[in-house]
Amino acid sequence: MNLPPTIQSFVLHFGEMGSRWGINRTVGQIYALLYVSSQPQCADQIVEALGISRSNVSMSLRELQAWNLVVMKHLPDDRRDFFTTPSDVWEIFRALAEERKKREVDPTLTVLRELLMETPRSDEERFAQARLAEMHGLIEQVTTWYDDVKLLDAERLASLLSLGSKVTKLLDAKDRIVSIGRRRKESGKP
Amino acid sequence: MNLPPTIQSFVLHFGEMGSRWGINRTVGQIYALLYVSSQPQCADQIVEALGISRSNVSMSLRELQAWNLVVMKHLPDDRRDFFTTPSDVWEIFRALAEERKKREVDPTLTVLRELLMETPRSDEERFAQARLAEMHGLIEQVTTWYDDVKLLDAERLASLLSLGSKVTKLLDAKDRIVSIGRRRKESGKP
DNA sequence: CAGTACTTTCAGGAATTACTGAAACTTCGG
DNA sequence: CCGAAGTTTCAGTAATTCCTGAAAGTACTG
Repeated sequence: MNLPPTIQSFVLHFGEMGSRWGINRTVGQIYALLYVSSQPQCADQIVEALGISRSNVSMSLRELQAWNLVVMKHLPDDRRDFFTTPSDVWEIFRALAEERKKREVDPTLTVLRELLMETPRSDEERFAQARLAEMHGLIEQVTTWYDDVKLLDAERLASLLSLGSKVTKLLDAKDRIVSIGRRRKESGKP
Repeated sequence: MNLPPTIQSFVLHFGEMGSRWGINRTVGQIYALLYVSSQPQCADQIVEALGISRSNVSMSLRELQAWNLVVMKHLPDDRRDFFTTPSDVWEIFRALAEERKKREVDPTLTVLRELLMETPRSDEERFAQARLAEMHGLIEQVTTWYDDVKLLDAERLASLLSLGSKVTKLLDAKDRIVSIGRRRKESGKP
């Protein structure tokens, strides 16, 4: 590996973190390299930069494509595939969230649904099912929220984020307004 | 392993998912078992239920404790340690989010900060640093939001979630109100 | 302070996952 | 249809991670 120091540190760090992120070292390194490169890179350049085998690069690029974390580009009169990462970091964030949900959450949701269909055969199972129902409910709430929010454009997402928990102040304000309205209606009745 | 079918399926599923979640199979299985058990379990009961070695149970329970995903209990006149999961699923969710952030995000944030302090020695590095700055900015925005929101009580969190992207409607409403206010002020000036 | 009931540590073997190099495959220009 | 330039597959090996059983540790009881 022969890279400028900043880039090298970043690439190595991503490689190490890779395992914690559910991708492997090579995939992490390649991603990092593409992310900080100003020009799209082809497989051989990656081999050169990271000092890993050609086939490993090939497989890792496939995996990155499966994650939608890299974009393939073609130069005129050049048959090689060149790769970059999406330039908008929010796009990257979205892609990551989407894939992780698909791999880490959806299968569990499916299993939970299946298990909740079964008829419990003992108190033990009845208790277990109640717990599963709780978990199912939570995951569903969170994923529904996520499905909803992921459709927002970058700008709104940013303003939502920067608002943080202050959202609840808005919520409280809304609740007050609603409850005033309700009180008016109710007081008219009896 | 000799468990009622529903519980067994759930335990096995969690075991398999474990690897995708950055914990190992045994840890996943133990967690699942504790989660659906109505009574706190001691190490030997877990050994019995899952058919794994005593020492493996011991190590895995340690790991779960490090993740704050299990609670240790003691019965009167019994020296054994008994374990359960926090009963509130939101508590569990929080613990998970917190630990994952600590392991998967914070180290990267640190590295990014360090690398951004260095003086770039080439155009390549200058470009790379700009990208790192973008990534740093995004992570910081998201984690700031998270730090803010995690302080909410369960009820508010739930209402926030169920609101989903409708929050932006509130936001729009707020923007309108603010801009009306501004217009009034401004029109008073010239 | 010895005995007991329980828990933890750790070295080494088992299982899993990642990486390589050779060979097979694809595609395109001539 | 051949050869060149590039990509992918895959079997075998290397590296890592996981699990076990034996031994050591800890702490309470009488």
